[in-house]
This record gives sequence, C-alpha cells and structure tokens, in this order.
Amino acid sequence: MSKKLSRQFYNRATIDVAREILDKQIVYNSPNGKLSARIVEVEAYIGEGDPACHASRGKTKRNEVMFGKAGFAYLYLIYGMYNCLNFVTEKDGFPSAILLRAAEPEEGIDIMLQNNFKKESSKLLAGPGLFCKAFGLTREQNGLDLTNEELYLESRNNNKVEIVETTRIGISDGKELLGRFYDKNSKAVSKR
DNA sequence: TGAATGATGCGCT
DNA sequence: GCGCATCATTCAT
Repeated sequence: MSKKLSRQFYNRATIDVAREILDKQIVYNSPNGKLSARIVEVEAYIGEGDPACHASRGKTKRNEVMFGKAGFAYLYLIYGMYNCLNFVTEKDGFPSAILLRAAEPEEGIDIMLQNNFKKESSKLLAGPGLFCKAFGLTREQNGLDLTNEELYLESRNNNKVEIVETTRIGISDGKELLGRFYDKNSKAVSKR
C-alpha cells in the first residue's frame, strides 16, 4: 500500500528530502484522469546562497512560492515553451526547492501520450519539460498544496534504489555544487 | 554520434 | 532587451 506524504516530509533539510524522494510516486488527478509516475531524478536548489537557485537574487513574484511553507508546488515557464515542476522544502521563509527532472510512467500512460504524442513511453517523462508536458502541468498549477488531493506524492514499498549523486545540469553558476540525485538503474533518466 | 542552434515567453535589469 | 533549472533538429565529423 502506498501512503500520501505529509507536510512534515517536505519540512526538512532539502538534501535529505531529495535523496528520499527518489522512488516515490507522484500522483496528479488531472481533468482528463488520474496520472502517476515513479520519480527517478531530482535536483536540489537551496537558499539564497546558492547561485543557481532562483531565490539567490531575492524574492520576486515569480519565485515567491519557494519562500513559503514546505509542501507546495513551484511551477514556472522556462525558455518560453517548457514548464518545470519543483517541490518546495524547508521552513517558511527559507527559499529552497527540489526540481523534478525525470520519472517513469505508471498510471494514465494513454493520457500522457495524448499530451505529448509521438513518443515512446519509456522516454515520456525523461526531462523536466517533458514531464510537465506529459502531465499537462503549467504555471497555472503554481502554488498547489501537495497535501491536497489534486497533486501529491505517495511513498511506496521500497525497492532498493541505487542512488547516484552528481553535479547539476543546465545551469551556469554553482555547477560545482552537488545536488542532483538519480536512480542508477532507471532508463528514464535524462541523458543523451 | 556529438556539438551547435533555433524556438519562444516572461520577468528582471 | 537579455537571459533562462529545455528540447528537437540540423550540421559536422
């Protein structure tokens, strides 16, 4: 049986949450039906001292969700065409979040294929932009409470996951800081 | 098969 | 106006 994660899960050190969030199940009750996937790749963005974190330049309208309480969804548009989904972590007033980079489809694959057609299912969620496209998430979902029924995470019966920790991807500052975690054995991890 | 580049919208400087 | 936590396509080797 799986179980919805409470706000307490998110309200901890971002690195710990990032490590444990792997192999969790993300569930989204979309207008078209229920979608779910197994998380296999994330990145941590921690605080105003992290040059790669959006919050490093202070609080703005765009990133204000990160400054709020843990357990909310932070969604934003990147490069004019792709959305990225983050999970806000740590206490109120401390800006930090975990970027969801890749997952493996479980329920609702047919719906994901409608959202992002001409894709094979194993690569359907292999990247942050692709994930949001297949799930139908946009910045209209920014600020959703992950303890509600619409969008949330579930724990599952722990497979043993081989976690690899490396540097983050696609950023210009703060490259040397570790913060990317992924399941070594998953085929859905974004690599070229 | 790897590297370069265009697409494209929005918020910040 | 510029640059961005990306992706798919093209071009070069």
